[in-house]
Amino acid sequence: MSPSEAEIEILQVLWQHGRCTVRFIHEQVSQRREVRYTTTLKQLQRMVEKHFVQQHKTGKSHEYTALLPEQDVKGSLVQRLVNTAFKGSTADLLLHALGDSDPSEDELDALEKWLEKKRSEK
Amino acid sequence: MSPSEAEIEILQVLWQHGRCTVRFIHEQVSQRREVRYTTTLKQLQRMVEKHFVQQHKTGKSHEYTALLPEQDVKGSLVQRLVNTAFKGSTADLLLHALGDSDPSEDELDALEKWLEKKRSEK
DNA sequence: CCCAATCTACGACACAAGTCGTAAAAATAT
DNA sequence: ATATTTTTACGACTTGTGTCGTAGATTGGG
Repeated sequence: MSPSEAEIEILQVLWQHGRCTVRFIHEQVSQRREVRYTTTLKQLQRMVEKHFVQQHKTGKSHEYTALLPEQDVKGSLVQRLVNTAFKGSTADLLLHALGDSDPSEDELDALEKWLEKKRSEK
Repeated sequence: MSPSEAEIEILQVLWQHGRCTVRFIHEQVSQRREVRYTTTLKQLQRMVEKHFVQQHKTGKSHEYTALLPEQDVKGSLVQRLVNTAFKGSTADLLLHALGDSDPSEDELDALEKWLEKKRSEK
């Protein structure tokens, strides 16, 4: 019920760009790894059956949009990881994630902003 | 090359308790979900082939120990999730992980401290 | 209009993951 | 020592994932 790794790659493109053709999605995915056009297409078709995406039959080549909400999917992915590998402790995940990361200026800003928000809620 | 979800469950037990019998591991796993004894056993046997665990043939029932280092495995799990679902941004993952959690004062402090440290490194 | 390029549909395959049953071997209890 | 329980080994099956090839439909340029 939760999208696979390859499916997430595709959803990423859809979340970022909205309605896309197979061709476009495939080009995006191809930048990450080598894969045939029909593989991407097949993936999309299976995702239609699972109601992960919606197919729009335009006159020419079909287009697709995501049906799964980005936040929910990412949230449950994180939740899943936390549960299976970190005994449910988000803090535990934190330590691991932070350990070997080299965050950008922007990322630091985002985290700081989040921190202030949480602080002010207390 | 990277352990599956069921395998990680088993590794968790091994990491936490050290050398264990199949019976013990199975009891631990059973607390999380329903599964037959032989399933756990089979899982262990396959993990021996993959060199994920080591089998100790004691006089009576066999015992197993983990060969994969906990830190490495958890690290690469996080890395993988970050890469496929968060465009490589660890901070992004954090925001999601923290998003719907209600962090404690301590967690906020830890995060703040980490932030300052990273800032000063720049 | 026709041919070439593109796109879709569909079937097929390989492999991993997860599961379980059965049978044989080993240990334990009576 | 024999019967019962436990443990092991092994094979088998199901489902999901990822992959691709081929064939037929569609489209657009000449």
